[in-house]
Formats: sequence, structure tokens, C-alpha cells
Amino acid sequence: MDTPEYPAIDREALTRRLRTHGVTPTSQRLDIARELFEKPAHFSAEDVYERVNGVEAAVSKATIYNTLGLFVAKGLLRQVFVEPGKVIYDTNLDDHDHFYDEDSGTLIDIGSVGIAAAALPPLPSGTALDRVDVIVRIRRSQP
Amino acid sequence: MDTPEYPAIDREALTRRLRTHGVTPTSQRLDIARELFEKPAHFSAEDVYERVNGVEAAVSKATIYNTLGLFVAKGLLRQVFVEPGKVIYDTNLDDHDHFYDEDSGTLIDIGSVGIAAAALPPLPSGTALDRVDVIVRIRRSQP
DNA sequence: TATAGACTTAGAATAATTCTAGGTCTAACC
DNA sequence: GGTTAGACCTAGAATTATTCTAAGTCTATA
Ligand SMILES: [Mn+2]
Ligand SMILES: [Mn+2]
Ligand SMILES: [Zn+2]
Ligand SMILES: [Zn+2]
Repeated sequence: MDTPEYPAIDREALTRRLRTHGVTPTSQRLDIARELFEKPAHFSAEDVYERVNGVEAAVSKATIYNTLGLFVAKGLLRQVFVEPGKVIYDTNLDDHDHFYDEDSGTLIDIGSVGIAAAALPPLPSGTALDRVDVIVRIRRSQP
Repeated sequence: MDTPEYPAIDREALTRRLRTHGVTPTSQRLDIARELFEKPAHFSAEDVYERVNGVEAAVSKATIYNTLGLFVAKGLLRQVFVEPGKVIYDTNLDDHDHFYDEDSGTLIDIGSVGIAAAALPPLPSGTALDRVDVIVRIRRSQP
């Protein structure tokens, strides 16, 4: 018998995870999901492209973007905007905020700073709260 | 005598404002500042380009970007990141946060939600707090 | 008035992302 | 088992926002 590329249990768990969220598990989507969901982490689209396509490119950039967008739409992933022209995909779906190191570009999970809806001014009429993004920007301090 | 393009007092006040912040007041910078600082507001670079260059283009796109960048560096302006690939320049320098209407793309000033430094986890060593950005994302609610 | 350095500019270049249009795969049905 | 509609994937072109380049212009100071 062949040694599978990676344990069947993983692939099956991933398959279930995608199906649970209404995503048809294609082979490309599983390849991408395998890199993403190994452990909670932050990725750029380029990161994902490089990790999925180790030596030979197997999954196209268009599919990387399509899949990341689909995963976001289906609630498997969230986006964080810290810099113009650079989206970070976050596999940590718990309610949490971030430190952003402006010198190194590193994003670090912190617990939710927890802004109570009551602390906010009334929302414009006809609108509802989607979510609150808190980015704590930090810099190297002078030594 | 000629009617000046706009009152001399304004131009002088703007000139002082730029000088105070260490910015040499060139004619292009004053044209840009006049649009920006008329009243507190949010602008994209394209907005500024269009407002400064009414009928005939007088200030280049490179200068718009150079100047906006300089104004940010000198503390005359701050940037807000709400969407990838789109920087918003904010002339309101008071400590404040924003509603961002994801349907219309509108940014609305709100008072500072005021996150106490004590509410945050300890910063990574060697780093200092720069600032905390809070974006309250809202959407049209179902009618 | 001369001049160094600061400033401005058109247009090219870059980077991230999206679009296009045609080929491939697959689930459902015969 | 064979068909097929629709979903999916892809290379490469296109788009968008922004930055860079290189050369000309302005201006403060001597
Ligand atoms: Mn979920
Ligand atoms: Mn100021
Ligand atoms: Zn995170
Ligand atoms: Zn504002």
C-alpha cells in the first residue's frame, strides 16, 4: 500500500471542517486548508501561495485568492487590515485583538480588549454593528 | 486691484500652520492644505487630487502623494486603514475613533472609545505603544 | 546674482489583487 | 458505464493604488 501524503485522519477532519461551513472540499482547497489550519496563525496571500506550492507550483495564485476569499465569506477565516495594500488572513476565530509591530510588520494575538456596545455612541439609524477591530500599534522603543 | 483667489488671511494662516509643523509652504502644498484644512474631513488621495485640480490639472499626482506623506510625517494629518489598498487621510487630529460603514465606504468620526493602557497585556519588551486604532464596522441592518 | 538643495513632475515601475475566458473535474442522472 | 451541467481551476491580462526615477524648476541664502 502507498504511504499517503499526510494522515487520512487529518484530511478527513479538514474535509468535515470545510463541509460544515458549506465549502465543497476540492483537492486545492484541502491543500490550502492543510497549511492554514495546522495551527492558529496569520498569513498573507503570498505566504499561503508559497507554503502550498513547495517545490513545484501546483495551485495557482487565482485559486489561492479565490479560496481565501471563499473561506472568509464562509467564516473559516478572518481578515485583518493593518497596512494599505496588504491583507492578513487570520485563522484564529476567537474574539481577539492584535498588537501590530510597525517596525517588523509582525501581528500578535492579544485577548479581546472588549469594548462594550454600551461604550459606543448610538449607531447611525438603519445600521447594525458588524464588529469592532482594535489594532494596538507598537514600535521599537529607544534603548 | 485683483480679487485674490481666496482671502489673504486664509493663505497666511495656512502658511503659519505649515511652518509650525516644519513644512516649507510651497504653492502646491498650500493648494493642497487649503482643500484639506477647510474643515475636518476624511479624504482619499484621489479626492485630494480632484479637489485641488478643479478644471485644469495643476498639481501632479506624485506631489499629492508626496505632500500627503509629508503632512502625515509632520503630524498635520493622520492615516486610517479600513480596506486593503485604500488609505484615508484624516484632518481630525483629536484622539478619536471611527464608524466604518462597510456598505457605503463612509467613515464617521466618533469620540475616543478610550482603551486604557492598563487594559492591555504587557507590550513585548523593547517596544513602546504608538497608538490604538479602533474601527467600529457597521452594516445596513435588514429592514 | 549665483547656486546648492529642495521641490515638482511625467511617466515608468511595482505590488497586490481581480478579471477573463477557456479548459477540467465531478456529482447527478440516464 | 456514459453524459452533462455546473462548479472549479488556471494562465495571463488587466486594474488600482502607490512609489520610483530622472530630469527640470524654484527658492533661500550667501
Ligand atoms: Mn466556524
Ligand atoms: Mn499639530
Ligand atoms: Zn489574530
Ligand atoms: Zn476621523
